[in-house]
Amino acid sequence: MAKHSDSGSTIADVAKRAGVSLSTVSRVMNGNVKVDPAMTARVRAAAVELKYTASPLARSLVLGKTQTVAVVVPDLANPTFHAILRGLSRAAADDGYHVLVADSAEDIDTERTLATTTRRRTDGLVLCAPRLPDSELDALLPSLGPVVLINRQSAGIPSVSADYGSAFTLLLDHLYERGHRRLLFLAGGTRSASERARRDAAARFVATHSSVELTTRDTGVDMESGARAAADVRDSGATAVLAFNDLVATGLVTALAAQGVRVPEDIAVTGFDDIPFARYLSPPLTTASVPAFELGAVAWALLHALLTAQPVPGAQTLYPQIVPRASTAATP
Amino acid sequence: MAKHSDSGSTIADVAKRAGVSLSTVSRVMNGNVKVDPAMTARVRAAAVELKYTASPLARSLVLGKTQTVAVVVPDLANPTFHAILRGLSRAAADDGYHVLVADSAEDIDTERTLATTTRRRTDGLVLCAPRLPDSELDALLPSLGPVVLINRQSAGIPSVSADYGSAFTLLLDHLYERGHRRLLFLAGGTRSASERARRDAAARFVATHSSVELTTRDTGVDMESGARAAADVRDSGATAVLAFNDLVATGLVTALAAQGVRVPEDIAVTGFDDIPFARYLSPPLTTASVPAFELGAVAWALLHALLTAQPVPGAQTLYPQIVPRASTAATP
DNA sequence: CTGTTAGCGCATTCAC
DNA sequence: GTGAATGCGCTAACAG
Repeated sequence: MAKHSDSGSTIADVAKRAGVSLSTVSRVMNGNVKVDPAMTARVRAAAVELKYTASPLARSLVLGKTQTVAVVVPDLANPTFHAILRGLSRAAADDGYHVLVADSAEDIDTERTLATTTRRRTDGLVLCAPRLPDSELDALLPSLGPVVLINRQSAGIPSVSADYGSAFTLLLDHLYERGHRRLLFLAGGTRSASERARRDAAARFVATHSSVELTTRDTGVDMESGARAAADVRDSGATAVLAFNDLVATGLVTALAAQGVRVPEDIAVTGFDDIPFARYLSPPLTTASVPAFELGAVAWALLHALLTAQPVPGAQTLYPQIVPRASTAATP
Repeated sequence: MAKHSDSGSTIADVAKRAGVSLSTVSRVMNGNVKVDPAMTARVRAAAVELKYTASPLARSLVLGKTQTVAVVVPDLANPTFHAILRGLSRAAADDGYHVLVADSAEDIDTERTLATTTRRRTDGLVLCAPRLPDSELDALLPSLGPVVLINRQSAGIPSVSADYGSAFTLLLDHLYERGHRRLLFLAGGTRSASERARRDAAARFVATHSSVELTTRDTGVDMESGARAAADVRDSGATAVLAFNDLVATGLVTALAAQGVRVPEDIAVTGFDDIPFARYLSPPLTTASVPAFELGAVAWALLHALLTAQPVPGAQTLYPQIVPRASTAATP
């Protein structure tokens, strides 16, 4: 195989150029061990002249570390995952780590494969809202080595999650206080833990508020799904609808407007996540502010602790705040 | 150094387990060379029992390929880069490649460093709308090996770009046809090629339309910048404003509404990019539809061709369409 | 077809 | 302090 024309010089070149041994160059470059000042200077000079930089690959092989972590997300198209990725990426970069991203496209098989393969070429793994069933996740994770979970839990695995359940309850309270009794929940229809949390919260709310009638309908997770649900929502008789997330809410609100249904006068709408656009929607969207960027940052902190053998906290929880805006302003 | 408890078994384990030599295992695993069926079966069995998978690191070192490419973007918070990243990531995954992402945070030094370091641990590099000055880019690129550019050009480097200039002209025409003569361009103030393209197009337009008066003002690239510019815009006397992108337009339109300025009745507004939210803004935003996902996909196709020594087309150009919506509906 | 040998580029023992 | 070996895990060229 032809030599890479692009790969710079090797450590041997530098050694020869400086008239020293391989090991000396290695020592100088790593700076761990004491080396004669004169030699050090010569090696440094040679390295600069030859534009030498140690091959990350070779180092990784011998050191057993790649300085890279993998993060698997279910859907790169979702603004919330963007923010998580951004928070993670920035934090990791600050610690000198690189990030390998993989998009499972909401597919369970892909997710499983990606988790395994990306983990093998990195030092650690972050699984973001994995869609794998609990049983399989619990079985898989221990063999994956350093791994942290976002918005999902598994025994013995460090994790950071937003408390979707409590936030959903806050949204429910918010609506209730404004007099809404006929509620409609547009569920995402995903296998995510956050979806379960919302459903459970809804069930608990209904159980404790006898005057409330809440219907749940599987709708989807994106704007199109929200738009498609508009007619259904209009005819549902509900005075308030809780969309799975801001995307769904956006599609819904817009389609509703096109059909002459006014928000919030005719029907109140809440979203979830507080994506950047939520406040720019018309009307501005009442939603639960999920600290996605921070979720990513904390996930990195957890993984970094794991990688450096530092004490690692167990399951971290971040609490979304609800952000009341005009989409729920009126009372029926 | 302690052995990785997580790293599976080695090729030697499998060889011993199957009673064959190292190379035989390697051959079976790679399937290139013919191996006795009986042996093949034994090796396969052993590999399965031991859950053996070849170390990607070791393979990378000897093969000189990592099956990974790096992509450097100026800002992971920008929806357009998301779409590009998504298109790239999906396409690369289809060809069995992994993607390393790095965010330069709009910083030139970071960008330079990232390009170099990430390139060393991957087989190729995609620079997305790099902010480096032309001279430096031209000097740096050749030494980086397989690299492709998105929304930027450099001699001899394969690239794919959206034609921001022609699209901007289309937007200008659109406004002109609707009777607008006093125009305001809210520039981004970045060093990106797409910004230059817009400015040049604006200059050409003014030169060929004597009745048009166009003012340019550096504003920024995000929603906050757009919102901050609202008062200025209102007092500018312009009947139409071209925002740098949809983000700026969104911030602007919303802030304008808060100040009692109606769009498009009092002033028309155009965006750029056609991010998913553009059509959900109130009023829906007239914008130029940049095929970001496709930009990413084409970039991968280019890089893949480069990596597999196939003929590589030079500079590819994608032409944004303009999408007329309500934000420019009225005539002054 | 198969086993043996030699690296890939580097960090790290071990002797000096 | 320094240089000479050893090996990280694997593939490829080498003999048989």
